[in-house]
Amino acid sequence: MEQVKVSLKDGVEKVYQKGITLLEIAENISRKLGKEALAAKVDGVIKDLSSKVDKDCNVQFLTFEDEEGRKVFWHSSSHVMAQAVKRLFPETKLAIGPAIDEGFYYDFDRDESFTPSDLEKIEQEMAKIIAEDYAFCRKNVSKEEAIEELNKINEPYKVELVEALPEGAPISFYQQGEFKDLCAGPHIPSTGRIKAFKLTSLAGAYWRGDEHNKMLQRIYGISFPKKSMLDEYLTRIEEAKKRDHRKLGKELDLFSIHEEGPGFPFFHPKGMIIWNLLTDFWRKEHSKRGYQEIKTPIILNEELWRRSGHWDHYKENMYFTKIDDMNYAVKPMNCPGGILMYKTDSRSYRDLPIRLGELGLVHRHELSGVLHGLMRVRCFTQDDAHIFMMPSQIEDEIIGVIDLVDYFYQIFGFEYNVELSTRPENSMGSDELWDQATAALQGALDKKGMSYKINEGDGAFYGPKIDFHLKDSLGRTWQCGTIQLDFQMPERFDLSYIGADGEKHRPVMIHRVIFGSIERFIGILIEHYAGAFPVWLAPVQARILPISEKHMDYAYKVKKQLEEAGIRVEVDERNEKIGYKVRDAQMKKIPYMLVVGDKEANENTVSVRTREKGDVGQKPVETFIDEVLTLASKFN
RNA sequence: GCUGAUGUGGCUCAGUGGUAGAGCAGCGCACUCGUAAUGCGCAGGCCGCCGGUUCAAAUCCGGCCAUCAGCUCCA
Repeated sequence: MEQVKVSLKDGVEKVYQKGITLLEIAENISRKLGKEALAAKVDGVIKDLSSKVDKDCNVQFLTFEDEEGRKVFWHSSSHVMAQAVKRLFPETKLAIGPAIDEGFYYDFDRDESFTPSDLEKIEQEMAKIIAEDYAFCRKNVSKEEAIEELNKINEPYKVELVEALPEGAPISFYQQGEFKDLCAGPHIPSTGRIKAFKLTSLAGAYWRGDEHNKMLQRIYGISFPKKSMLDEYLTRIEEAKKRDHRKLGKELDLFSIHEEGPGFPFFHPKGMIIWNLLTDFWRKEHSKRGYQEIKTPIILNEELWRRSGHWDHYKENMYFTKIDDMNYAVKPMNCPGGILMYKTDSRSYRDLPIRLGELGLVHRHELSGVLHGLMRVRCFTQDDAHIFMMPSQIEDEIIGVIDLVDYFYQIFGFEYNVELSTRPENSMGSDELWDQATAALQGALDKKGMSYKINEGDGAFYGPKIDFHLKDSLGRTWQCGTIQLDFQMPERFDLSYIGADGEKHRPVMIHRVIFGSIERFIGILIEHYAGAFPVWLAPVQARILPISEKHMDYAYKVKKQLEEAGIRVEVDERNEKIGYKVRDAQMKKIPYMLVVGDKEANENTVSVRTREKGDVGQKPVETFIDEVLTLASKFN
């Protein structure tokens, strides 16, 4: 009998008989691996465990611990769901059913819509299929066979998918029990491996993600090889929901959004404290770096927006109005205003770069379905700046902005992803200038040694951009900072500067934001800190808790002392027990609770309880003030 | 925008054709209290909006508005 050499991880080599299956190898290595292995990577290609080994190779077994293993597991789970749906609703047509980052979905086409009680039935049927423990069996077919088979079982979406495949591409079917589906695989050995699962939501999704196509019904689910893992997952989701900025914004009285103005947030006094701290910090840091601040109007003549290209490329997102029969637009961006400002004087090469910052309020018409708390709104304040410079200054300026973004984000403890977005379809200018601009951004990123993802076709209509993305509590990412390099606007507005040669030259512009939108940034901050803001940002830094009504006078005396030192403080004057007041302050996530009673009043002290550590003991008022000021002054 | 779900006091939610309910928050009174909820009482609601069915609608039907989830991840 012929033998094959199999190298495993850690360089271990084993010899087996040719034709042995991967599952047999896993079982041979250990019983545990035999039970936990879901698929295996053979010379870098992921395969079913039922595949046979007929030549020397490298094998790496994949379990639920591996991302690729989880994907296989979830993909198989989606097949189980499809099988259940076909059993219960045989008229349903199947579209696609992939694994996603967390779980899986399957898109179905059925005239009637699925209801939540249908989901329960599907779950029950899935449980049966799992208990029946069917093996996933692969069968390779030719393109013609595949189309014939799919026509026979009447799956038009699958036929469309196969027809789009290139000639000679490998095509396979997988079958478990009576259910057969077109699928590249691989799959887990059998349905019984799925020990816990839950169908999580129901949503519409266009066939092939194109809104011109039919809308299908998508069912999302998640599954695990252990029941305890599902429970952990569900508690994690619950915890994440508690951090939701929309919930915390209400509870902590930071902002509100009303039916009277969908997508137009109201900032409450406590929310404005955070806002102003952020913008104070922003102003200080920008002025240190040679930025000047300007302010441009919200409404400007429509003609300006035609000239800037917004009319042609951004009209759908703009609001328009009329003044004395003349057409005006509400600004969706600050750049044209900044450009008009640039043109108010003749500029010399000695003046460049000119860095004009603006906390500009912009309005954009977003589709109603995409509005989301402070994260996606219809009016927001950009911490914008436009840098006008000579071509030779491009790289230094871009690097300066990258450094500034990094400096800001590390202060809040954010990790971020960087993306480079290239020329979109509906854009203006020559390919040559676009290539030049894209290369400049890329060059700066490479010089900084930053890793980034390329986002084809996602640039602004006037230039490519570097985007900085931050994560929300549920792991969704939001674009915050961006740096856009623009050769188009200077051209359109005929911007110039006088060079050393005495001739007119064309400057280049950078559009950039650091926070992105103050609204979105505050939303991200709320979720990042779960509402427990660091002392310097906390809207209320300390709350004084008098033991009883007798201690009210002393409480107000301490309040005055703290206020004079610049500490944001309030007194809980309700006639309640101390435990009640502590609990309330704790839930409002106030960093310091100052308990004051007879002892403190006599000794001119406060008993300090911190949000994180609890009771930390009694100390003189002055000592407490010094400690807080030291902490809070770190950033301003 | 599209698909689905949801909309009842400041907040969280119960109420499925017959006079709108609870808990928390608020206000009042009593207690004067030492580190995560003291007790009693009071007040608070065009049941998202408009229309229809009905003797009667928070409840059933239609339209609209808003909110939530998804709509990129390609068998």
